[in-house]
Amino acid sequence: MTTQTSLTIGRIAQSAGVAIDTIRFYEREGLLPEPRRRPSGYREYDASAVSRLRFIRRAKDLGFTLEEIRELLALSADRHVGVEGVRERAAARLKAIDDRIAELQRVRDGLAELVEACPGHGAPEDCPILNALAEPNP
Amino acid sequence: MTTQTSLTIGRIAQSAGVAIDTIRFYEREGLLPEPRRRPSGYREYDASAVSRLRFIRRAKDLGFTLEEIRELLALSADRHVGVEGVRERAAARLKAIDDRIAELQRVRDGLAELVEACPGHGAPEDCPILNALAEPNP
DNA sequence: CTAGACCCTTGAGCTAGGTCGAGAGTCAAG
DNA sequence: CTTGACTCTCGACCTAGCTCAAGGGTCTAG
Repeated sequence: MTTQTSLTIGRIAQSAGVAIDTIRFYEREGLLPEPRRRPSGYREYDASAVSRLRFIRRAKDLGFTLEEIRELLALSADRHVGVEGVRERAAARLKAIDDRIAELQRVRDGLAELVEACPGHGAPEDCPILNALAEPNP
Repeated sequence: MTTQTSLTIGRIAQSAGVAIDTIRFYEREGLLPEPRRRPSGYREYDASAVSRLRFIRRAKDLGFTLEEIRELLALSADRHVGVEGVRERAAARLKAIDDRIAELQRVRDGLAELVEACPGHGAPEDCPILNALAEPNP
């Protein structure tokens, strides 16, 4: 038999490394199921809530939005198309990250060129950075 | 002599490719100087306002925040330490972008590994993605 | 002169993901 | 029983960078 653990919101916040307010926020947002309550109204959790919170945190670290995480959580409970869906979402996220990196790289290179060309002194009109920012075309 | 052009907010918005509301917003935020007004209250701009708007747009594309752009604009008018300051800010921005790219790359690699390891079918317990998200350590 | 396009101000709302405060009730140790 | 830590709800606020609505005045072509 499984031991029925009973954790307060403060305890799971501590275990999962998130703020109490964040947990209540996730509950409102449907990322966490509404937990049972003590007669006093206190929320009562078991260990699975901690896993779920960690799941959310990990996914967030991977750049998923809360909306996407909601989907992942739904899929993770689906024994039929769940894994397929999860893989799809992860692949999509991966592509989004790749796109973002490519975009940043483009910006980075443009900026690096300007910084290298700039002597760091002299008249504003001779600064390639300022000139690039001010020039009329595109 | 320079021809005194007189442009309405709609015209410079058009020329610079930004929304009218955005221009008024920039004015409130101190990115654009308060223009002179017609007796009716209409704002009157000259061509330099368009340059300035383009400057802002370019800088934004390079990832500068409006706060940073305010600084750049101030520096660009400074004939003494202006160029030095601009170069410093640009270098700092470059470093921030590099850091961000490195961070994204890290996330990307982690995610790519999981996606590759995931068969895309089978039981949720066998999905490396779900397992990685749910596992108890850090 | 009039219609329609343009402009004015003030103030609110939006996104995403929380974060905080007030005011009140509850729990556990001593 | 008391005290201090914990929890409850509700609602407001935060960042950044806009974006929109309401209600009104202005400009210009015909």
